[in-house]
Amino acid sequence: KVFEILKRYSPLVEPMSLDEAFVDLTGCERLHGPVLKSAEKIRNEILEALGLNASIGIASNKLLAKIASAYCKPNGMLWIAPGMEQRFLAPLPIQRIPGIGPKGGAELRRMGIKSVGDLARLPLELLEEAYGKWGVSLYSKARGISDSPVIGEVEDPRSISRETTLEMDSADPLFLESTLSYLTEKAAGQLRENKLFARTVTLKLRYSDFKTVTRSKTLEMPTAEDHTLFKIGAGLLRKLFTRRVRVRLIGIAFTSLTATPYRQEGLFDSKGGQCWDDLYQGIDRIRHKYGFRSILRARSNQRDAN
DNA sequence: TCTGGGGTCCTAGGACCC
DNA sequence: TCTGGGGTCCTAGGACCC
Repeated sequence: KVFEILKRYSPLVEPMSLDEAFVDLTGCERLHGPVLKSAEKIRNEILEALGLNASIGIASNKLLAKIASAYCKPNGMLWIAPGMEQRFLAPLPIQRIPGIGPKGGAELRRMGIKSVGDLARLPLELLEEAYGKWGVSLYSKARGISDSPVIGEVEDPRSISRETTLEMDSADPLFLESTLSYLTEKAAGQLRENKLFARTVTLKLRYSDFKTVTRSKTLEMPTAEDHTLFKIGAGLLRKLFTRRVRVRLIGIAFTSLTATPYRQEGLFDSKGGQCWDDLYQGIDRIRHKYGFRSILRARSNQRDAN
């Protein structure tokens, strides 16, 4: 695995996604030589061990490293030397800045801001006035400033969700409910895998005309039980599914995640919860052994008949 | 990107409490 | 009884990222 290789060069490796990571090489020169040499070695090792071409950006912070690696993608290496940051950034189109997407880019161009250099000429007050927090963040980013540290350990997720685009758009409440049941089992299983409990359930529908709507509900007590979460989700579905337009996507998301099943300030024991805990632990064990679909709620299976 | 899935963060209005 | 302002939570939607 790529991360194994990276960990040999620095204990501080922050996975960004399945195929991207930040590596903090601060103070590793003594061990592995100059940073550029290390990067070169990392690239070669990845190529030899896995046959994959990696792109590497080297810079004094995560923002610049990310821009650099995106710039030399695919299969390149770019070092932004200290002191060269502004000069490197200035000619780049604004969309090279992480956080400026199609909408934001179009808006800025409408104002005559095309390059990062253009952006860097604007005073902080003006950017904040016009764009709020986003504007403030643009002010720093245009200057290559970022103090976001490389995080070693992976933090708990802020949300867990499952969604699916249906093979055929459907207006059949039973089918939708069944699909929702399946997605709930999937997401709730992941919740328990992470030893987390959810307090807010959000249902999402996308209609065949692509209009997308969500409805959410926050519970008194966080939970990771399929049946409790599904009851909430199904209730939201009934509330939400009022248009006569067919549905093309359905999804469920859990947020306000906590590591404890009860609220911090409440000391009540969740009475009767033990047998449910046992049930779901059993289900999770079976799935671990035989696969997720080896055991499903009857509700989740009705969709196959459709 | 005529449009998949799993995430993060932000905004804005309303409810509610003090 | 009416008025005011601040803080926090909940909800809905949207931009963006990989």
